[in-house]
This record gives sequence, structure tokens and C-alpha cells, in this order.
Amino acid sequence: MSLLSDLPRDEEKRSLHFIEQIIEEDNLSNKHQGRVHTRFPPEPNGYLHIGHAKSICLNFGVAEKYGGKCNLRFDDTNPEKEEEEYVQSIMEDVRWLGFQWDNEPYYASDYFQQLYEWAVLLIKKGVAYVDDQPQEMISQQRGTPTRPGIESPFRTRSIEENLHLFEAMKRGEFPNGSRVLRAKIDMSSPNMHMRDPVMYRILHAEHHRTGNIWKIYPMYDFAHGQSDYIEGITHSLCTLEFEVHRPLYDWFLDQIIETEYRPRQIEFARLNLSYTVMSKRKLLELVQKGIVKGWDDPRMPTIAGLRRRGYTPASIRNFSDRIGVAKRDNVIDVGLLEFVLREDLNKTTNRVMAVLNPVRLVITNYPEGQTEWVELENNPEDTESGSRHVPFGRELYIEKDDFMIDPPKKYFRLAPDREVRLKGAYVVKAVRYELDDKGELSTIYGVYDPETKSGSGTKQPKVKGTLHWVDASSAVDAEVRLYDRLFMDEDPAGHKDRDALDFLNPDSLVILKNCKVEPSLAQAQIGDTFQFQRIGYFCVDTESQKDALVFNRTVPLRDNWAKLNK
RNA sequence: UGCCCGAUGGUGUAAUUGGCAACACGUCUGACUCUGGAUCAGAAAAGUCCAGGUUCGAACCCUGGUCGGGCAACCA
Repeated sequence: MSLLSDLPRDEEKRSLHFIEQIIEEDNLSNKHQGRVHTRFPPEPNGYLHIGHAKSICLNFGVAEKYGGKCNLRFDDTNPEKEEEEYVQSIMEDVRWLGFQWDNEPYYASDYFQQLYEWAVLLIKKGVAYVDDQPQEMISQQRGTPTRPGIESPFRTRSIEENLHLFEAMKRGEFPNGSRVLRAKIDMSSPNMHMRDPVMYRILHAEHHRTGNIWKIYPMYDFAHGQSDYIEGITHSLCTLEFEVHRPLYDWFLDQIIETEYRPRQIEFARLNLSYTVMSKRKLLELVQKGIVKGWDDPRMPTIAGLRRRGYTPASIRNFSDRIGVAKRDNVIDVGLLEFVLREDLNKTTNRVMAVLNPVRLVITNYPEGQTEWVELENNPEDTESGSRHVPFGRELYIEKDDFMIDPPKKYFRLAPDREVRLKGAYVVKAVRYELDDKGELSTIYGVYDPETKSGSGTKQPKVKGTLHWVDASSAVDAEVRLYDRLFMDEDPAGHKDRDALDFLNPDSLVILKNCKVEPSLAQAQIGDTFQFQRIGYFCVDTESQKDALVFNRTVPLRDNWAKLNK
């Protein structure tokens, strides 16, 4: 009978977060005739980040769950900060995450005329007035949280004068900052936002959509609720810092609404991620100071950065799902983000062989000049993925870390007189090694057992370790960029006396130029993702070229050996 | 020292709205493994910010504190 019983079984069992509870109560009481309409309202003044992703998943997710709609609305009421470039990137990011907004994108700027008319209405009702005072004066008169404000001398202006002045403001007859339109509410309200808030300011600036038509622009508070109202939004979800704005949101709506319908603002806690910063201001600073290479630098928590890093839309949606929605401040361990990423990539990406820090391994009893093609599974987690053939020869590259002259106990890899399995090929034993003039390991010499070929069916010796390798004669060179967290502090922006930039991780990017990858990777396209066997997940960077491959490390594999040695 | 909001294992989120505090990540064992990955089995870890009260029974209701966050842009 109820909507509840229409939900799929597993959804039904899962407990509802507080916003879903509100929606279901509204549906039960038929508040909006069962209608659910949300919106994601970014200001186009920067790139979207993982925190926005939470909001996107929430707004679109809730709409989808209850058979409703979700609008994309650009909150573009401040022409001085907003740009078309950001509009484009935001649309791209939302689509990439896998969401489809209802209709065309909406813009608060589409409502400028309507908003203006409502402002005139408020003046006529005697609840808005033009203030001629300079900004500093108005700010002074506002008082403090603990001391009431005082009323502006222009507060009692006649309606006619207000109308004329506001008209003149609109016509552009006054310079920036010379006058504002204010709501006449209560200068002694304990809520600072109710102390005659500014509704309109004069801005002789070019707007990215309306050009130079408007000389006055509405403030957020005078635009947002009305925009929601115009679009028929039922549940207007925003972050906690807008909680104190809610009385004002409702007050403006009270002035203009004649219908029973009205949107409701509901606040939830924004996402905080450990070891990173999330404010647009800080992110912009990282870009402008050249600490990262741009908004889409793979170390950035922006959607664009995560995408370039190799994150999948599904992993971000799962993440958003697992972190939940509540009202208490939170700091999510970045490890959770990495967990959902690996969870997704493990199931979906093909395994390939790549040696990041190569050292030569010569198999002395393998025929010189011979190459054989060994078969390797593409993805043991996905039976559909098939297999491929990879060349194997007398000279190979293996990982420097996979050989130790004097290994500790529990080291399962290659060492003098020790045997390991070369993945998909043979068991080899190291017999001797050479050092270069700097004392660095240069070549390992070993012997293989022809009887031990993978898949040959003969009974195999037990070896402790399996190594990845690349055939030296056919290996392809590649550059690999190892990314790590940008900050070494768990909460870089959370220190009163220190700047987040004090905690930068000097090793957040390590570039490896001499990597050897299996020949099939020569065909890899930008954006392709792989698991480099035993190392981690990697993707082809946007800067990669046909004969100058560049891979980004998306996230390393879990590594118990590394943990043991910590 | 005004107003608003919040407080549950290390982290995050639950608790059928007053009925044995659960799930996930992380941590630690062990099994398995031609990825020290994955998978599987198990363990430790909170007695719900504090103090009172109501109740047969309180994480949940009441009172008073404590701590944390937000609010004084012509930003959103």
C-alpha cells in the first residue's frame, strides 16, 4: 500500500538516513502529493570536488530512489567570480559520475527578472528598503552575535522613494557599492542573518550569461529559496553552514508565496576527508601557487583529478553510499575511499606485467635468441576477461625489490640459491649476481627448470614466491607517476596557528622514467586502467603518447610485506 | 558570552522510534593462493560526553552541565 512496500527488498532492510525519513514522512502525509524533486546547485566558480560528489549522489540518489527528479542548477548570482569554463566542467563531472539531470540545466540567472519583480513587491509591502550607507557603516550597524544591531537611518524611507531608487539602481545610475536593497526584518534578532540582510547589490560587471543587462544582482539568500520555489523543488538539501540561513529562506518565501506548496531546506554535514583539503579557496591556492599542475592534477580531490588519477564513477558512488548522511561533523578516513576503489578495480581491470624499477635477470640455461609466448589470465576475478599471450625469453626484467643478496626471514622472493615462480612461466633459481661500479645490483643470473612451465600439468615444486617480469627484448619503455597523498597531516587545514601548506608531502609525486612494460601495453589508450600485477592499479595519463607512454598510479595494492617492514 | 546545530568502538554510520548496542572500513590471528592481491574463517575494540530524573526497562524522553562545530561578505 505505501511507497515502502514498493521498494526492492534489500533497500527495504537498509535503514533510512534522516533525509529519507523526512521524505517518507512527507509522502505518508501526502505533503507534495508524493512528489520528490531535488536539485544540485553549484556556483560555477571552481571545479567540483569529492565533497560535491557526496551532495550530487545524495540529491540525484534520493530523487531516483523515490521516483522523483533532480535539477542541475547553476547558482550564478555573482558575476565577478563565475565563468563559463566552470559551467562546462561541472556538467562534465556530473555526467561522468553517471547522473542525468531533469531537463536542461537551470540557472539562477534565468530568474533575475522574476527576482527583481519580487524585490519590487517587497518594497511595496514595506518590507524592503534602499540603504545609501557605505558597506562599512552597514557592517558596523549590524552589531555582533552578542550585541544587537541598530537601525539604518534610511530604514523608514517612503515606499515611493524606495521604488524610485531601486529603479535607478537597476538602470545603472549609481556606482558599485553606493547603495543596496535590504530586507526590513529585525536589527536586534539573535540571528545575524535576520538583521536587515542585503537583497541586492550594485555590480557593474559582465555576467557569463546575461552579459551587461543587469547592474544589480541578488544575494544568495534572496535567490536560492525563490529559485527552489520556481522549480518546484520539494526538498532543498544543503550543508550545515546554511542552517542559520533557514529562517531567512523561509522569511523570503513567506513574502512571495501564495500556494500551499513550499520547498523545505534540510541541512546535512559536508564531507571531510583525512589528509586533504576540501575548500575551494585552498584548492585554488594549490593550483595558483603551482603546487599541483592544475585542477585535474591526479593528487587533487577534485572530480577531474580523481578521474585523471583513475578513479571510477562507480567507486565514488559507492563511497558516497557508505559514508552515510547525518548532521554531525565527520572526517572520513581516506582509506575508505581507497578501499571502494580497489573493490571496484579488482573486479574490473585486467592484469598486466610491468616492472617499475627494473633489474636484468639472465636465465643462463635458456636458449639464446629463443622466445616463447606464455598464456596469462587477464583477470582471475572475471571469467569473461579471457587471456593473452606474453613473450618470454632468456633475458628478463624483474623488480629490484624482488631480489635480496642477504634476505631476512619471511622474505619470499629471489635471493642467491633461492627459487621463485615467474608468473605464468617457469620456476627459476638465482645463482649469482653482478654489481656495477657504484655497488648497485646490475644483473642477476639464474637457471630455470623446463619441467615447471605453468599449465604443463606436471607436478610442481612448492615455491614461496611468485614474481612478475617482463621479457627484455620486447619490453616497452614507459614513464610511471607514483602519486601519494598531498598532505602528511591528517587534518592539514585544522590547525589554528599553521597553514595547510606547512604539511605538504614532498613525495606526493615520484616520477619513474625507466619502467618496462609488456608489449601489449603499447596499444593502451588514454584513460585505460590496468592492474600492474603485484604492484597496484594504474591508468594511462592524458599526457601519454603513442611512443611515450605515461601511467598514473591510481592506488597501490594492499601490501602486507610493506606493512611487516614498517 | 547571544543564537543555531551536534556528541554511539580508532573512523564513519545504524539500533524496527523506550526492549540483548549492529554494520562497514581499519587493526590483529589463521586458512587458501602461480598477485605477500583477492577470497574465506575468526578475534580484539564502544556500554552510547557527564550528572541527576522519569520508567519494570533509557543511546533514545526530561533537567542541568561539558565539549565540538557554525553564525557578525554588498560570497555561495
